[in-house]
Amino acid sequence: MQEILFNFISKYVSLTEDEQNALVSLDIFRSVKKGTILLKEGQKSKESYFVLKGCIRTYYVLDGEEKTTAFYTEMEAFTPPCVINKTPSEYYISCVEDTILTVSNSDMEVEVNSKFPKFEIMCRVLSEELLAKQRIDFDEFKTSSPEQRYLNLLQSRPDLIQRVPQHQLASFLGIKPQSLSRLRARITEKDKG
Amino acid sequence: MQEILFNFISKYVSLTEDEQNALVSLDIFRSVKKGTILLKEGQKSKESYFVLKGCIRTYYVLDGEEKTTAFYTEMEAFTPPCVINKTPSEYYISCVEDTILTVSNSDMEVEVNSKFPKFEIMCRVLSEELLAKQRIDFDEFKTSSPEQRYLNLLQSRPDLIQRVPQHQLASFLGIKPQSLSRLRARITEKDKG
DNA sequence: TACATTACTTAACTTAAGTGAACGAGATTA
DNA sequence: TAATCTCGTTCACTTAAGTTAAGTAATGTA
Repeated sequence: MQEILFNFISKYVSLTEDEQNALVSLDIFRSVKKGTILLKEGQKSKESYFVLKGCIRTYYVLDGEEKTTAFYTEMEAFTPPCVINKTPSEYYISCVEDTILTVSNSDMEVEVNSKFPKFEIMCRVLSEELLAKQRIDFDEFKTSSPEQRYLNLLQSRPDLIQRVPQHQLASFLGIKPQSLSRLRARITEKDKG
Repeated sequence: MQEILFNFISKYVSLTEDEQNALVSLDIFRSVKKGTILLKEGQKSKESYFVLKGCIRTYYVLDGEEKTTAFYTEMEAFTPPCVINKTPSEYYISCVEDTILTVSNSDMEVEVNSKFPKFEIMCRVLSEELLAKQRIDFDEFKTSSPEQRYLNLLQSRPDLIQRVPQHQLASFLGIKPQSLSRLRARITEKDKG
């Protein structure tokens, strides 16, 4: 499992054995059961996540309804806004599947970054990349209809559609579960015709 | 004008006089006329922007139609995804108003960051903040109707509604200009009743 | 096993956005 | 000045998402 993390890191910087050992000694690997809630609304947290295997989901509860905003799967990193802004969390984070991830702490990161400037650079580059990626996702979302968004998702993350419940997918697409059902039926109908 | 930049930077790191002078000597301040196109679709670029005064806009052209994806105004920084990903630009950047901004180059940034590790840290922190902010904006967009989005914008960036043409606002909100007109009329009607 | 709960689908109806067309006000140009 | 263009608005019509309700299948629980 550690290999997955090191593979990921190697895309940004190359680590010496010392540095790798320093990382391992931080004891950041966690194995969590499906349904586990990693973070609750209103909680304060300093934790960042990196998914090695499995899937985690972020969501609000508005008027008793879950609004799913994102899924993070293999090789994806995530730091909740509340950690950056030092505010209570606006949403929940829960495990869609049994998941193996790393959990790191922002205090720990400050320390590692000052000891190894390499990590500082990696964090900057990674943040910039994620910002650009999220910008593109947002733009695509804005400029397309729910049906087009679903078709895009089918292209870009086909696995999600298999591994995630429909009603969570629907709210991730910004629509109601009934609309997703209907929209899927409409597509199937078109494919036939 | 330089003061505005230094005020912004001081929120992240404190600069010595030497460092300030180093920044000024880079000659990054630009004054551009309304309508100027800073970046065209298909172009490669290494430029990042920071708006001191005025407003710039990013947009695609899809099927001959402009799709406005973002506005950047006073004290906002922006690095196009194409700079991060080293790909040709997917969109245009143009000036909504006469604008004063800084234009920096990624080669220049690499150099400055290695000379002053302070800047490296500032870039990381800024990227993380922008990522968190954009995440919140995206989530809000996903979970609200066009009407709610307009009302949110009225709260969060009332200036935009004054300084930006309606049809650009509409596509920024993910709808057609006619729908924005109608929606505004609907709100005015509600306010009366 | 029986019962309850949750997930997904379908349907009828309501609401609002998309579409195409028309109009007037301003700005721009010949 | 007259002609043109762009912008914002309005209207009638179409399309699709929201809402409410119901039904069925799958899952979880006593």
